[in-house]
Amino acid sequence: MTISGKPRVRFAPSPTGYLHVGGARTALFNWLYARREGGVFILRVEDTDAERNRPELVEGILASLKWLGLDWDEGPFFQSQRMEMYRAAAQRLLESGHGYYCYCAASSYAGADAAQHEDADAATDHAASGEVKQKRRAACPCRNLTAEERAEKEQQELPKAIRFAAPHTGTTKFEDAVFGSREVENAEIEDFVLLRSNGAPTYQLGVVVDDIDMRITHVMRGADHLSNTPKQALLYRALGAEPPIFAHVPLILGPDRTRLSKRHGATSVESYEVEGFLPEAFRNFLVLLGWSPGDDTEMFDTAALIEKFSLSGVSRTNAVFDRAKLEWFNAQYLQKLPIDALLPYIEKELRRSGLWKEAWASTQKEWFAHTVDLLRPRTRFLKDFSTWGRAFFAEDFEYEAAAKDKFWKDPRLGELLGKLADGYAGLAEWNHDNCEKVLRDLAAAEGLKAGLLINATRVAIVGVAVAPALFETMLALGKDRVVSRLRRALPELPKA
RNA sequence: GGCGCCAUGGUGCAACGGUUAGCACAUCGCCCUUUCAAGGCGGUAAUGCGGGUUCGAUUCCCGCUGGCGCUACCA
Repeated sequence: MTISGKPRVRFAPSPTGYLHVGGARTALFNWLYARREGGVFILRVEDTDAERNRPELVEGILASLKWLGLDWDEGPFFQSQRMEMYRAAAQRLLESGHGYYCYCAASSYAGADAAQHEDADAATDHAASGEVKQKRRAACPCRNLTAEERAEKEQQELPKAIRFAAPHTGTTKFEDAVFGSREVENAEIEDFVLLRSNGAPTYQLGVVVDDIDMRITHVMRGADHLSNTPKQALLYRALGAEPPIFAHVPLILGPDRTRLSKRHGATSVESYEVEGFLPEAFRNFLVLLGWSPGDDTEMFDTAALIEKFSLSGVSRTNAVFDRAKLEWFNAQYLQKLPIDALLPYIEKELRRSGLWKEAWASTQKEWFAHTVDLLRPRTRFLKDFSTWGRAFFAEDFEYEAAAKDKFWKDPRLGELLGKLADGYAGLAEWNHDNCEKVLRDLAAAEGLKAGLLINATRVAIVGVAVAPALFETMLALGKDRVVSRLRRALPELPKA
């Protein structure tokens, strides 16, 4: 194998949809491995099926990879632009006797049903007559065409595909860094198509030709490819190359343990970005699906991840995508990320919702950072800053119905908050202790519990029942806004 | 149907022949908090079943069951 040199790995998505979380996890593992080993991470777009391809989706996939911080060293390469290479390879296989022309209509032989029934019939027949069970897969009759028969087919100008002439005996071996050394009976391998009748390569051909050409040393991909790997190992050798090391990673399943799909909710990386997840959090969550550092650590920054990642930590068990834990990670990152790293995300969110003010990036930068810091312990999504935290960044906000019901019940509140507003209006120095004193003095003078005023005031100045500590909030809002908001709330408050 | 892979609480992972089976999420309770989170403390909760091997199995082997994957001129 590759005796020396750095490992070369690749991520090869197919542009039939957005970047799927499973694909993102595979890309992440490849990227981590390359970074860990000082190798090369290559991006290749597998778009050989014109029918399903949506070229316009490529940009979205690349954007999602970038969002996750996964940068590639080579590519993106497009298989659709390398068609000649696959045809030449198929031709070589044909000439070396590893391939043959198949004239069957695409729908006749190929149907899984046909092969299945043939097998099933053979099995029962043999069982009935007590013979050894026939293992060999149904083969295409075109493999054994006589020269005359072939000439006749050519004469009819039937569309023809090129199939692989799989060996009938022996076994095929390959190495998998996750599943171990694998060996299968060649009799189980069918004569799969290499080149379609339209001249385009199938996945099996394209992937092998490209991985050889790009000198890929480790093929890391979903375990759904495990069963087809023997075919590829055979192809490598037929093409005169040694198979690379494979590393199949377990699949990500939905809560019902079936393959993750739209039925389970969001499956595209992009939707999580839109929902307000931090890429750091999403990535941290993802890496723990099917991989473990070997101990109980689970919060990793990029450097730690790169340092700790290894194929030996990859599990063989499929993992269920647990949205609740993803959210927990997001809340953790929202709280623990260095404030300077967080600010750009908040800015983006506020711009998105139309609340952004340029001053927050210049003259009021300090205020902005402080306010974000004040809000973040209670946030779970980036969106929370523009929705739940709206009153900190905008003058127009609504009073949450539940908050009013809970804290604006006392009939004395209208008069009390009016007095409070006056008290604050007359405050010479606006600081935490003074704000607190004004409120507590009023409560004492009226013989009330301070809590009544605290909770009612909170709703009046930020519109919600859940918010940062009241006097911190007042400081962040400033005297003018607190006074005006208190007065603005008076008409809404119950009167004696 | 055939072939293959997998199997620790509800979920994600630890324990790679000897632990009172550990951590995290979720969940329940308490503390903190005149809101709510965060945080702290504690509780409930797992080795799928049956055979072996061994002084001793979560761990090794076999069978079963279950789940998943492949079996396309999709990738």
